[in-house]
Parts: sequence; structure tokens; C-alpha cells
Amino acid sequence: MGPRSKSRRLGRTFYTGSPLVVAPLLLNKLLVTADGRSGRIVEVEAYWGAQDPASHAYRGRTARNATMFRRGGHLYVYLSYGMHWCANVVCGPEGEAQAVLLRALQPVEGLDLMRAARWRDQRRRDDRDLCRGPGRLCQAMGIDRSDDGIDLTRPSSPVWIADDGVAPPESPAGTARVGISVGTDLPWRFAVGDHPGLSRPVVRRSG
DNA sequence: GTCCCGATTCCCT
DNA sequence: GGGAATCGGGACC
Repeated sequence: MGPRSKSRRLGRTFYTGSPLVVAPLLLNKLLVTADGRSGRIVEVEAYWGAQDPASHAYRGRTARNATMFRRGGHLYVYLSYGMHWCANVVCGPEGEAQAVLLRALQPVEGLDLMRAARWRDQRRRDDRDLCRGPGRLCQAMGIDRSDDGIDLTRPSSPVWIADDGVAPPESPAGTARVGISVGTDLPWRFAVGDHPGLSRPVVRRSG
């Protein structure tokens, strides 16, 4: 009996909060694909629309970021460095362009599909690298731009988010976001503490 | 039209 | 720890 048998959907209201509320609540939820892949969300980052210089929406609406401006509960997918897809959970009300970047999953189901999607040569590979990093998790889950805009609240969607009863961490510490050049002082990265599948170790600022 | 660079990953050292 | 890969968006002329 796999996790999906006891999973339930998250209602639209779950996604209407701000990214700083939704991001930590997404920890320990399951990202599930229609072909049987699933992974537990262990690392996320909040992006706050027009207020956030690191956000794609900082300079307004474009064809690429249009999905960010929809109401919460949709999937925003974009291409990074010309070769990696990155998946975001849109949250907040319509027009706010708030989103949560999914940075790492703990693989749960469909690991064979994930391995096949990630690696042509399976030798010398570590399953901890399947979904460790925003580009890797999209490759493992088979997510690309064709999934941009799908409804994450529907179990019938190609990708959706399920709650299988595992609670999020009680008070995950916010730490600095990764891979950006502006807004680096904002502690908007949230992770399940000490999880081996994090894209990077959680390091709190000493100052 | 041209130019720069990115919410990254991989492989080598 | 460093550099290459790779390409679309957005700024600017």
C-alpha cells in the first residue's frame, strides 16, 4: 500500500496564503505525477512577486511568467540556464505573482522511472541525487514547460500535490535563498532540517 | 537585432 | 573549487 492510497488533495484555500506561509506548509507534502512518480517536498524557496528583486515577476508580467499571476494552486515552470526546468507552486490571490520554488524532493514512488529519466548510465549513481536540486527534480518527475499552468489541486492533473498525513516541521528556520544575486539577505528558503536530500546544507547566518 | 546573463548541473581537478 | 554547457527573456540600441 503506497502513500497515494491515503493521500488527499489540498483545497484551493491552502494556496491563497502568502508565499512565506505556504512555503513552510509545503514541506513534507507529496508531489505526485499521473504516471506513478512521487516525492516528498523537503526544500522550498519563497518568491514574492513585484516586491522581490529576485522574482521573475519583479519587472512585471511577461509571456514567460504569466502563470505566476494566476491565483494560487497552479504550477509555474520555466527554463533555467537554457537546459534545466524549474517548478514553482503559485500561491496568493490572482495578480500577486507569488510563488514557491520546489528545490528538492525525497523520492517516494516510481524510482525506476525517475532513474531512467535522470540517467542514461545507471552505474555509479546515488538515489539521493535523483531529486536533489530544482533542475534535477523536474527531470526526475518528467516536468517541463508543457506542465506550466496546470492545476495542482486536482488529483486528475498530470502533476498535483497530495497530503498523506505527514505534518510539516513545526517551525522550520528561514535561511538565505540559493542561486540568486539580489535579495540574498531575505531568509526565504525553508527545508526539512538535516535531510540528506537537500540541494545544499542548511546554514544559518552567524552574524 | 544584439548582447548579457541566469531561481543549475555535471564533470574534472 | 572551477569551468563548460546551452538558450530564451529582457534590456538596450
